[in-house]
Amino acid sequence: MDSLTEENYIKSIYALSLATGEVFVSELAKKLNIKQPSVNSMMKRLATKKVVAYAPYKGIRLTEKGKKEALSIIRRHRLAELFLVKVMELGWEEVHDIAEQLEHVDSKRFYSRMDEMLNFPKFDPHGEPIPDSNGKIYTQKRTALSDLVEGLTATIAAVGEDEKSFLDHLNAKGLQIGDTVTLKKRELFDGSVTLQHKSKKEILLTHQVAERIWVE
Amino acid sequence: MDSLTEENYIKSIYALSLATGEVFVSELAKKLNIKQPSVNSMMKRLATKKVVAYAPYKGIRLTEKGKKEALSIIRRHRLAELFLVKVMELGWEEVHDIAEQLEHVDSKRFYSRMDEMLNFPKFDPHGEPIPDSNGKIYTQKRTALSDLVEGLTATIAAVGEDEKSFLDHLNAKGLQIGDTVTLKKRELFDGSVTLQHKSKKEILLTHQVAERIWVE
DNA sequence: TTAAAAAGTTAGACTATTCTAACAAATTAA
DNA sequence: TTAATTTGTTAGAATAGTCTAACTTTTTAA
Repeated sequence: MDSLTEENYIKSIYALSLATGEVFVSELAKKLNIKQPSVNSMMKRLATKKVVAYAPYKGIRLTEKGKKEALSIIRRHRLAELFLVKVMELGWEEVHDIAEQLEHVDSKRFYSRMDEMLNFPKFDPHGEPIPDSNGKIYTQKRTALSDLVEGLTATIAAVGEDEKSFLDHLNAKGLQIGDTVTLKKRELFDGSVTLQHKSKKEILLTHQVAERIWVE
Repeated sequence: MDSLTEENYIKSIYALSLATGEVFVSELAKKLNIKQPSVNSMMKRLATKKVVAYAPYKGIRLTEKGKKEALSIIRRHRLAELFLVKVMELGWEEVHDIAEQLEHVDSKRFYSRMDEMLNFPKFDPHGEPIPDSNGKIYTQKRTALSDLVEGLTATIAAVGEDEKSFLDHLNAKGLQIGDTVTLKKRELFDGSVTLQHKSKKEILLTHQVAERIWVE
């Protein structure tokens, strides 16, 4: 069994390694808000536990065992987020911090009940895939709001960003998951889009924001 | 803020002190499965934090601050248990261990939503009162199954025992919260009772068991 | 291609939590 | 009321996780 701290390291290593496969001590230290020597000694520990492959001055890689554990933690996090939004009706911008704690709860039953209650979901409220209990991930094609054809109407399905400031921004604009919007106009100049919202209001989003919103 | 460990100490001190008001190092050590010197040094720590009043060779008492914290933890635990049973439909015998973990989640919103969803309950599935967010406890008169008049029918409302072995025992007997039973016979000799269960089966319970089941 | 910058490592220290061994105080029982 | 038992305390050590200070390697850039 891993400690809560170890789980957080594993999760971060997985997240950082998605792109490159290898993670550096400095990256991990920054992500976890921890100094490099602390990361260094934790890597030695995780290496003896066969969770990471680690050679001095080389990068950090999760072993198969480590990946499995990472996927299990991510599954718990994303199930928890979806549960908090769908069942407990909390705002999508406030569930991240709670899920961060719930993901460490040690109880298969707790998570399998969530899974059942949510009807075995494949994606969390941010549009991220939820690994199944074997660690398998289903991927899908997602359309960003910034790619929607002018004049078309779509439903906001998820957002691709966990940052509170981003979620607060959407809230302030009056956008919610499930809202139906029509793309009135896309500016060629800067890629910003004007939406017609169900509330009758027109909403202007920059490209930077629109590309992080997924629609169906 | 208290650490998870400190919260567990505070909760146990509160539980043990309910009867006598004072708790001894040895009791606490046994309850927490920890050696006496460890308890001793934690008491010193909690004393500097003004959570307990502690004088060497005297007992341990929670301060007002400590009581407040204990009630807050107990509230979270009991809300979580009720939530797990009522909303997530987990068995009453399996929720204790999960609630033990959920009680440490730091999020007012999480608990206030549970409270709302459960319609501001006053008692948990074991019949224990749930303190409100100010730490206030509502008490009620409870009738034990062992005190029910022969021939009367009642509904199982709660049980006064958290032990897994006890809850497993009831499960094995086929008894669930909400079941309606009729007291057919009480043996004067040993106080054991024979019940007529809705399932048509007759169930025999010892006095020791029947006095820990509350009915309405 | 060498010198500055960035990244990584070691050594040593600190806090939280726990333990064992040894001793001290309080309680109980003969 | 003293001796045995129970309870409580101190001292010292261990582990997990983190830090700062002081290097060492690698990388980057002049």
